[in-house]
Amino acid sequence: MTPADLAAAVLDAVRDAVEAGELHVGVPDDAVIERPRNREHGDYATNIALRLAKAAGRPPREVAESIAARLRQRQGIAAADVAGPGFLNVTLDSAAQGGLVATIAEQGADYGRTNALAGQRINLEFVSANPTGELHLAGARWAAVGDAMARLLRASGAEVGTEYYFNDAGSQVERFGRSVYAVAMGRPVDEDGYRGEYIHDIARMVLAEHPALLERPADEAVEVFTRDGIDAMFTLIKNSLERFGVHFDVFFNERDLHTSGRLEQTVQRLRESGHVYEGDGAMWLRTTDYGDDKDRVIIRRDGAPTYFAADLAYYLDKRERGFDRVVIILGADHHGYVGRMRALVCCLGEDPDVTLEIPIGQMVTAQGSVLSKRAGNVVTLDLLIDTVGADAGRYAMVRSSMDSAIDIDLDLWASRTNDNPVFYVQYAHARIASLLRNAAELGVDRGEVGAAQLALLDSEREGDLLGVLGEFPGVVTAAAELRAPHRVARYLEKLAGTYHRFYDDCRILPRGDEEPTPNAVPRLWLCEATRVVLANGLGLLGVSAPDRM
RNA sequence: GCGCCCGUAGCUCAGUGGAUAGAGCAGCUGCCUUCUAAGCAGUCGGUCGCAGGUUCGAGUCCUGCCGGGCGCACCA
Repeated sequence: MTPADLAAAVLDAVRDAVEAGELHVGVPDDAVIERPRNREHGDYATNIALRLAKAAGRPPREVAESIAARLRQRQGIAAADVAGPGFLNVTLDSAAQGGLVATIAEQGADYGRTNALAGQRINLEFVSANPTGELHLAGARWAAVGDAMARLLRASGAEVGTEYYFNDAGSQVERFGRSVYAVAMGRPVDEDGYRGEYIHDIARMVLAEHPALLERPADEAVEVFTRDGIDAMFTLIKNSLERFGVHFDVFFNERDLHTSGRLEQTVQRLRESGHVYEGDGAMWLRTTDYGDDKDRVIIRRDGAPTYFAADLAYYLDKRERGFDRVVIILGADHHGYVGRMRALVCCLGEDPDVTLEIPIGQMVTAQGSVLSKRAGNVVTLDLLIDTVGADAGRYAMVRSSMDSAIDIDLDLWASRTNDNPVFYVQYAHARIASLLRNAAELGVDRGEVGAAQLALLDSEREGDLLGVLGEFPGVVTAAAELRAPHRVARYLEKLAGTYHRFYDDCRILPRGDEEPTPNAVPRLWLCEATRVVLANGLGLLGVSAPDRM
């Protein structure tokens, strides 16, 4: 019996009580089922009576008793007791508890998948770093978090499109082109230009394609250095993301918004909205109508659209491609964008509470700085991968809440010790895989899960492990709904710890010449179920689940 | 000045209004002739920044204050 099954049973009990006239309340949509910290409080606890008491107009303990009486008659439930102010503590019988192992073994890679977000079409944009430089730590964090979030949303039944907005128009790009040109000519880069070793690489790459480029007039050469330089930069960025295991469904070019007429259409639509006015030679949008702290320029005095105009056109493009929710992961250094974007969306006549969502992530440093003493430069995604590997890099980025600023300890994440959380979790998986190999060598065949005596899994440590395994689908759903992938990482650490304690306490395979105990087969299935959940969870984070370490 | 985020054990951080606030690390004491010791057990450690408020119940929600981070362009 899974917690979800129990929740359904609790709601059935409420429904019965209502129909019998014992309770006068509406039957709620869901019941919160918790694993109590104190195991004397049973296998599971629910606060449903506390939540219904006020509406029922009766003391919580009486409400709880009504529900408990019906729960006790259900198969699989060994006890249902009212405790404290009105908690309902439930103990499962060991067969129902062990049955979870069969559920997990049968569902395999599907265990943890739900339809909690079924029907939602979500566009998820992340990273979207300018193509004027390499991806650094912030890009790494949003790549890891965004990719994990996409996997979580999909596992919860949503239809998800991931996108990287490639900002290949505007003044920063021109500045980049001039910088590459200056480097190629052996001249100093402008005060406001881009520096760094990668600019030299880009210059070499462009020159390799156009050997005679430096003999052309400066403005022609700059144009080529800009266009081809941006393309080369983008190739480097994509390669880095590939090494990190992050894939995007769409790389969207800002330039296309300009050339396709989408931008003009958007401006026209804004004009018709009645929120537009002229001032100082520019075209403004009255975003203060919707709570922005100042109005925003849409078309600059020189006739060029601002990036707001492009962002809005991009938003509309996503909506017209059928996405009913536009999610954009941004770093805290861009959080000022949120209020503006919401106001812009309002000006289009849409409700940002429904169609727009902008999770803000806090800053990330390594060794206390965004600079690397080793490289004498910003810490790039490539440096992170070279130093700690893609698995540890992704895990480090995704194990903390987005709301927390984090500092990556490169020595810790590169270490192969139990201080390193990703090794702790991966080790549990490898340990199980090794155990299952040994079982096969010893000729201990665990057979079909349906034939295993799973009710034998009734010791304390086995119960603890079953309880944690049962939490997984709820953790995935909560992580998806709350846009909080770190919950999966924390859960995996808890699961790994619970498994190691079980392993330490419960002998599984026979030693020496002994015969296998009756516990061997059910315990092997419990190990396999744990392995499946570890693999599924690591998969949601884009981290590998090794069979050997 | 205004806005967003953070403040929980010595350190790094979990904690979707519920029962006695948790984990890892660091410290101390133990466990390998036996399935991976990259592991486990025990112990030490807290006015959940401060002060009010809402609630049967607040680390969690509201208000104010203190401290830190990040923003507040006709750059993106």
